[in-house]
Amino acid sequence: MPQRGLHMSKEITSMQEDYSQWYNDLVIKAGLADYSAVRGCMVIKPYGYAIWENMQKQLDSMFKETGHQNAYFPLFVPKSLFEAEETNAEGFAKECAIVTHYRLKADPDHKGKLIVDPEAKLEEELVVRPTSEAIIWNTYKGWIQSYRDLPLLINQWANVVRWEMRTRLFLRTTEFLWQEGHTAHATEKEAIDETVQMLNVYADFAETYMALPVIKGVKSANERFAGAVDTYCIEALMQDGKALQAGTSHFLGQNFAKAFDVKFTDKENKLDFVWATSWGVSTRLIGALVMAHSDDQGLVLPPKLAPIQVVIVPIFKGEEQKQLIDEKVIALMQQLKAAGISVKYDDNDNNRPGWKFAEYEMKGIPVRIAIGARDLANNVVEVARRDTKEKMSFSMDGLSERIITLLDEIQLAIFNKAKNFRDDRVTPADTWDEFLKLLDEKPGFISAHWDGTGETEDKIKELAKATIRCIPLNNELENGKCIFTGNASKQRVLFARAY
RNA sequence: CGGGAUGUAGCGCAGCCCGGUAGCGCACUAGGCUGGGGGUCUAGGGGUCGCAAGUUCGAAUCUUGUCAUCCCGACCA
Repeated sequence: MPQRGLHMSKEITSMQEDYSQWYNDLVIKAGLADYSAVRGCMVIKPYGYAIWENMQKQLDSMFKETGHQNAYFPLFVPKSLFEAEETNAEGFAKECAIVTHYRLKADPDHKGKLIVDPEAKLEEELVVRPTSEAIIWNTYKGWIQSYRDLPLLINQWANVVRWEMRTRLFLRTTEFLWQEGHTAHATEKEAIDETVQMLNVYADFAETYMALPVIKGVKSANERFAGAVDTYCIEALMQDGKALQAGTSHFLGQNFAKAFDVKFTDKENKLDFVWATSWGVSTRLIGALVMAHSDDQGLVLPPKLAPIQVVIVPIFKGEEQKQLIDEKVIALMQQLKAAGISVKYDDNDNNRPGWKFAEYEMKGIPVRIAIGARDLANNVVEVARRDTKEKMSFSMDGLSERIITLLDEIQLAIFNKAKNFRDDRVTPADTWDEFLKLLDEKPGFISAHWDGTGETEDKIKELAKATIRCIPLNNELENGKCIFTGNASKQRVLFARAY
């Protein structure tokens, strides 16, 4: 049962007052998700799911354009398969849900209650997948014999379960939705190219569609995916200055091929293990979307992902006026739909215009059009954009062209705003004191030298609660001294406090 | 798993200390006046007070247990 919610007010906690509460309020009030009866698990409501569907649609087409096909693998992984790749297994072991039984029976001591039937114990436990490398590589073994079978480029849309101690709507839930790509290649270079290619797909998606500027980089050993040789990532900055990992692409080397004995015969008839990648993004991106752009009035959605791009609100007195407006709106809607714009006409008479204005601001609909008798007389509509709250008057003639332009402008404006914010918060630090001060006073990415050891990284994490988000791909080499130990360093890395 | 809090109408809460007819706001239903930034009036409907035991003539209220959720921390996409 949700606690600590808002009073009956239709407002949300302000960002400044309590960022974390602002986020929770927003997700609930905008109708993206609900808490559920299951600890750590949420219900994704239709409006939130519609955003996910738009993300899926776009990503899926990008995956297909780069040669991937969709497939589906089982939710359960036999424990013996799960433990095959040791690093991967160890990394996920402490957050796995396990199926041990397959049957319930009536509780002899409590009428109407059920207990686990001790006689229905599984011989081998099943792990509910926290990620699917194990089951997929076990399957790939049967699919790959020759270099002619490669590359194998597969993606799956799925749910996974990670038993997190502490959860947050969209950002970290026990069960979450994602896609995971799993590819097999004949050469190391090809696999690395694939890893980078998919990182670029993610970065392009984040920036072009989510209007979310990201930094592409490589993870330090500490932060690397369990079982990977290298983890590439895109890192974004939220409005509270905390970083959020928005997607990862892993170069897995031959680790999984070796663990599952996946070999192929090359052109010279020599046997070798295949090279692997995996990459994924999750419903966490919805959390990123919310935290990156929204404000105290509600969501701000980028037009390219908004389930509804334009909402039309009629303003009328009496049925006669309403009918005149209806007629005009139907024609305008046809025009807008023909131009590929998703549009909703809210002529629900239960709520008044003011209520609707506030409601659609909460929902982050990019453009609102209001039409009243006054507008009809002048052949115009009132157009309000969500991101700036600016109101304009557009002629009804050629409306769709102007709306298309406006949606593009909004998309760009949201991106630029986020980018300016992010750029302003990538700050260099050269001393430990400066580093600590920046974390508190100007949270964001801190660019600093690091001696390259995991021990140092651990200590910094312990003392400053900041981690290395990534070593940016476009980094310039520069001699310096580690912010913490003073040891030699060849480049700066990005630190931040993160979600 | 440690710390803190909360479960009472669809939602948000009061009532509990000091046991005695279950309340308020919003939402909902019907109708009216309204309508360019969360309107208003009238009349209504809706509850095994998380669950289970106990104390008592009597429990939302006291006791014990239990389940669940939220927040903070450690862990993590």
